[in-house]
Amino acid sequence: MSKRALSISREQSFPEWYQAAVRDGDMAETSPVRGCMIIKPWGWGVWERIQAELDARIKDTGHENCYFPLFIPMSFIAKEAEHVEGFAKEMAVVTHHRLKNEGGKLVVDPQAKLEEPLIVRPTSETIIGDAFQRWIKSYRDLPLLINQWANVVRWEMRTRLFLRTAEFLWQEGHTAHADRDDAMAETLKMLEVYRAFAEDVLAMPVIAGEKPANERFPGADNTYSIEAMMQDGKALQAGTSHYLGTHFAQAQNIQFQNEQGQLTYCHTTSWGVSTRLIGGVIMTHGDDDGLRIPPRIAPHQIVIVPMLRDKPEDKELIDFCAALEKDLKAQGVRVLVDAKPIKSAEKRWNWVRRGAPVIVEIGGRDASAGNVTFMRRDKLREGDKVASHTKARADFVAGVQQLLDGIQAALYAEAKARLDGNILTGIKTFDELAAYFGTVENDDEGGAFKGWARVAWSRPEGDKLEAIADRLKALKLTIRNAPLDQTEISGACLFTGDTAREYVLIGRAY
RNA sequence: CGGAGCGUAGCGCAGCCUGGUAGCGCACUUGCUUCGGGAGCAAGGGGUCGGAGGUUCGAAUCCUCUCGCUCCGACCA
Repeated sequence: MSKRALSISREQSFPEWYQAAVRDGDMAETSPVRGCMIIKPWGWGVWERIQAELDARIKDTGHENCYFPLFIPMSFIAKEAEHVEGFAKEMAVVTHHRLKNEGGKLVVDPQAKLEEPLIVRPTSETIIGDAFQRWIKSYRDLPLLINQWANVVRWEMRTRLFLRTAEFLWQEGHTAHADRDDAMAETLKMLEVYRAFAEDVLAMPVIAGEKPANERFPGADNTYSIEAMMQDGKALQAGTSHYLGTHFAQAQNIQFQNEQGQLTYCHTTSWGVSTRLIGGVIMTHGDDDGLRIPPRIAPHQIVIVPMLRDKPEDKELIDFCAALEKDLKAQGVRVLVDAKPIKSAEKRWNWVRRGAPVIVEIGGRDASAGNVTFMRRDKLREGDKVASHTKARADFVAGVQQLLDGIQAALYAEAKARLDGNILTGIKTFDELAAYFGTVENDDEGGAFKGWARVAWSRPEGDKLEAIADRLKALKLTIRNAPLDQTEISGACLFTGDTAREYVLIGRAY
């Protein structure tokens, strides 16, 4: 058995493996503030790549970036009834604006109480809606397409790095439209942007679909999501897009005069993805040697480790590496030469854990022969041995883009096979569903990988749906979404026995 | 907020039952050796044993309270 770069395997305990992967991969750590995280340079670099790639796509679809305040007057949140109810339990509230020194102790100055408490934004529908209400007067102002990159706070009970933190970073798009069709088209367009982004950039295959009524965003008419399958078979909601109808428009008086001069409520949408995506990337691609970052979001796509020996020959090595770095950069590749005075073997394994897509190791013989020795992080081992490849320098440089594309594609293919191969179809009754998923007492104790089930249902709402959700909850299951991509359906609803209307995906979730 | 478990060096842990004021592995520092690869030897540095009280001549160890973390549940991107 060869040694693995992480001290715990996915098999042993997936949650513990996740924590080790995040920590040893230098992505993030917990902070002195409960539930918040410190994102370290390597993790931040990944987020910057995600931002850059997604921001370009958001702008390509006609949206403009802007920035709204972190603080929202409490009365704003109260305007949309469902919205308040959905978020009330997890809001951070600012009530004072001054401290004072009392007998050497710093205390909140009761004199400095705010007239109206401020909420630290959990999302920005209300404060952006307030601006929309002033900005929109005419049908000529529509559609209004806005996006912002921001941090938000939701005071969560239980937190996990990247997956659920009290403060997280995201982008939130907010748009206003003249009618339902236009707003719905926007909602679905952005869902598609997310799907393509997740698959093309994160190499994370997802299923785009509509959330059942009980999983809707507070205040939305329709909520859509992209759902990704993690390596433990659980679903991760990786992005959401909401059609908000006229709920917020009515609550906040977002109206325009149409071509006939009539005052009309706007139809609004909102959509977002967060730093949770990074957790998704980790749980999609990570292995027992740590992270495997897809080349398109890797801060350094290629890390060059010179095998320094603290001798005069080192200079030749460093020169060779610098020249290689220059050539690779000319190919548009993000390269780092790691010449830190640390043992080469140590550096190699650090980059393995961080998941740099390609790790190049240059020794004296490589330098004089003009060769490049490298490892692909996606296919690190062959059997028990680390798979090291050697190429002539010129060939390596010429083929580098192809190499990176190949890694990106291989990571996607691996995850795609897992997703496609683990959606069970053909389940017709609730008993079969229960038998398949079983009552796993303890998910983390090697609960067998189950993936998801695709079942037919009649799309009930209200009490009927609540009852179904409760039955599923007993099995720790939730309805993830109804895929947009529906095949022809026949037969009966698994839950009600009524005529089925569509397929939904069911699984355990993060 | 309920249930379970855990807080001892950066990480992983032992010691606790049967009190006598800390230890192991990895990591870190220095030196020598080694050198196509997760090296060896030697010498070092680092801990108010989560915190506060209490019992005791003496507490990591026993008692009480408290804070935090992890997992499960409720909630959620």
